[in-house]
Amino acid sequence: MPIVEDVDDADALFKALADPTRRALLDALSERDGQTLFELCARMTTAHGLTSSRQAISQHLDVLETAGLVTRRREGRYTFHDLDTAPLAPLRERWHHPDERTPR
Amino acid sequence: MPIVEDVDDADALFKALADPTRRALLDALSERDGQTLFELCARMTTAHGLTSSRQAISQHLDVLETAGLVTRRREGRYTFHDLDTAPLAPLRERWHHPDERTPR
DNA sequence: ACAATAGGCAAGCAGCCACTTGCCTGTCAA
DNA sequence: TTGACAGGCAAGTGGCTGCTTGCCTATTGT
Repeated sequence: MPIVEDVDDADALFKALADPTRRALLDALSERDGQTLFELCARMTTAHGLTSSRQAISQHLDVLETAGLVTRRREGRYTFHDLDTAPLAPLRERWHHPDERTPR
Repeated sequence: MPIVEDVDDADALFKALADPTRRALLDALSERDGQTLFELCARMTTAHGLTSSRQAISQHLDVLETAGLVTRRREGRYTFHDLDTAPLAPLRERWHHPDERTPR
């Protein structure tokens, strides 16, 4: 049986990447880690031209956290968000070269 | 001005990758180009354990073609499908930290 | 203490998406 | 020519998903 994909993780990962707002959040966090929810909200409206409510952003961050792309750390009344690109590693390997058929 | 993303292409690309059946189709085509619709249908049921109808597969191939990941060439009564991984190139560069964090 | 700040939780709703259903077109072999 | 094969087109439907709405908890400053 060929390894199709690590279904649970991969599905959550790709679904997380399917939304433009979530990709913009990853962009914002790749520029600077440790941003709070309100910081990200402000950045979405200014730098990315998106008008998303706080709750919407929060739910998007939930999805990103489930996919393992974002980690949260609570300090006092602030929740800081950090980017974790580790889950993207297998994605870069997949479907690599069309002229390099994997012999098996 | 930072390039946020090539919205049209990127959105179609990520949405195309969001479905497990479509990812399985890319897997199947990465093993061998030039498969027909019926070949891919058979391969989905056997190798990937998916029970998708011919029309469902065809619609998935439409999405993949729109995203530029699959090209079609008609010969007689057969339509052959080829994989094109070129649209995936910018994906591999994105969210790629030069300074790598968290070896975790 | 009290108000403001930062964020969480959950229900409801509208649009989208994957899939089905039904029928049609074009190609090839006998 | 006729039937089987390979595929296309389009409308309808159920479930998922992104977003809103409303209310709640916790922390901090004065």
